[in-house]
Amino acid sequence: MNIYALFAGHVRAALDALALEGAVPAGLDATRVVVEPPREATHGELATNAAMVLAKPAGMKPRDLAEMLAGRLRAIADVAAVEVAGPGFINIALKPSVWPELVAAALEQGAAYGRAALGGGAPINVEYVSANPTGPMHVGHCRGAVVGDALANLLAFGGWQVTREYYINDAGAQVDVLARSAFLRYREALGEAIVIPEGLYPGDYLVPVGEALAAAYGRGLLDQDEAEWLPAVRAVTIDAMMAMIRDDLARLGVRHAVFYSERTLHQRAGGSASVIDRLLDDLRARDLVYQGRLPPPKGAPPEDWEDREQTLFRATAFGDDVDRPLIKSDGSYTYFAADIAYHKDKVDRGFLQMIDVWGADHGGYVKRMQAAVKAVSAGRAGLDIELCQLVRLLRNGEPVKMSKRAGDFVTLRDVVEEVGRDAVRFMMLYRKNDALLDFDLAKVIEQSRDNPVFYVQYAHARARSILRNAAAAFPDLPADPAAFAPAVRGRLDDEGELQLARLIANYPRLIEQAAGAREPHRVAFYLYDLASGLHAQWNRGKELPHLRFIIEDDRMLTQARLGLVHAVAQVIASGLTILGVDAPEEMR
RNA sequence: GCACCCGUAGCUCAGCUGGAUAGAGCGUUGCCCUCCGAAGGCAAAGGUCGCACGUUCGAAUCGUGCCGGGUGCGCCA
Repeated sequence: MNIYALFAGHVRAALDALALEGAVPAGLDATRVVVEPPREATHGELATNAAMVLAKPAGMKPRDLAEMLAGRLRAIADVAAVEVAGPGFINIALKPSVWPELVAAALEQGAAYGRAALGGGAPINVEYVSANPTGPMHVGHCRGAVVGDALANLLAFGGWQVTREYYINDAGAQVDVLARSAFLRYREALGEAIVIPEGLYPGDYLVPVGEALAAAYGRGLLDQDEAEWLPAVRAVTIDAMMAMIRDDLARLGVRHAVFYSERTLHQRAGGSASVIDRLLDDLRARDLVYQGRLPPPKGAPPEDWEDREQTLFRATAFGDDVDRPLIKSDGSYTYFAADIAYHKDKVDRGFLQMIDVWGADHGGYVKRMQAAVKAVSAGRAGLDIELCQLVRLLRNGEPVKMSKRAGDFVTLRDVVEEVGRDAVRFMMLYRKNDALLDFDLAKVIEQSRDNPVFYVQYAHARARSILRNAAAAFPDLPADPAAFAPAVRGRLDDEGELQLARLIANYPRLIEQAAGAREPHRVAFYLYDLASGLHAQWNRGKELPHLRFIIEDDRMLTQARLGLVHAVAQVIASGLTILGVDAPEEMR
């Protein structure tokens, strides 16, 4: 139960009752009415804007309407006081028992606490990473991977039925280049001295692929034409690259349920039409594809611009700026054509909600993809696109230099090995994804307050430590956190404790907001606040011994406070699980 | 030229989908360890929320126009 949603219900009920009496017009639109925690603690614990939002449609003065509503709200059992303030805010102070009650409820719900029904069980498809299968993952990929993975976790916790998906770009010219590069390594494995020409992939991660090819085919491929060996070599190489990428992802704790191959969209088995062929027929039948000319881009027209007629998708009919080409000059399909077919397939599989996580350099692609989704779903499906800005890799404030020379980049694996999975994941999520991010390899392993990863994990470890110490002082304490609920209901009254209790009570609301906005970073910031609350309360106990969590001669009070500690640990663990970060029992 | 993103304290960033006196961390200054983990905490100082109009009871938040930074702009993926 979410206290804010509960009181939004109370406000609506009060409105209905007033309408029944004829004191206010019936049928007021309450959609803009919110109940939220006020910024200022002195304004009570809940505040609603109902009177200000509804004053005009009701034809009343805001403060008059507020007074009438306040009268109704005062009658609610949990309410201690209601006052009207400012332009018409209704501030509600709750009885002190309310927050401990919510903490007790959290303990009884255990790990399910915070789980929301916002998604209503609807299927949603989250596509992320989708790095080209031409080599190992590098650092540039890792933000999208972490954001996508955490977002999928968050949506699942928020009540969606999530499918995590990776789109393998295994159809373009670059995978042929990859295959040729692997073929060279194959010849190398057979004892030839090779030189890797400009334009092929020089990375030595292809050496084992060459060896595997040599083991599988012997010298059999050497006297074949490229047209003969290429498909097989390509398939083997892509499989090897994907295995490597999956391993990289596993090290980051990033998971996918579906790996979808672009190549399958192009295949024409036995001369029949491919998925993309059929898509274009369909779009042509609806007059969404036509032959036309595009104007050259203003400002910086390409040198080799030639005005020619091409096959265009009518993207402008769905909100894009220009129509977009579907067929290249060599007659093959553009990447966009395949991508439309791919997203149509998602719609056909029942996903009316889709999220793609992309790098910011693909920003120019957003409108056309959303236009395409509208076109192929007759407007029924929606596609959200989360763009992840660049990550700047630093070490002690100095940029880590990454040579552009092919084959010489910082791999994802290197970074995870250097600073650990938790640090990478948390830091990637400790920013809005559309803001630039500095990632300092030295800072993130620092064990101090200005490293938020450490700070949050430390709070969890500290909470667990308190519980271990308590078990030493009171050996017969129950192990089950839920068993602390009755004590919590009775004995929490210190302001610092209530502050922690409010934060815990806020967790379900935070989840709904973060999931609704598709913003996993809010979870990270919330956890930082919660950690801060625990550290603060712990320190208060140093100055004022009666505020310590463990009071040796007062078993009931200790149990109440340990219940709070349990709840803090539980919520931190829950939030960290969404972020994909460990909640350690102790720091080392 | 066009599209998208960003502009909040000296620095790095939050700001709860339009609420009341704009918040953290770092840095600066001053405090707190015979005490459940000082790997922490408390406090002070620091702001024309890029600029200007507009929308309304109310704008950092929404709209328009500028200014500054980034990303991209037929056939690459």
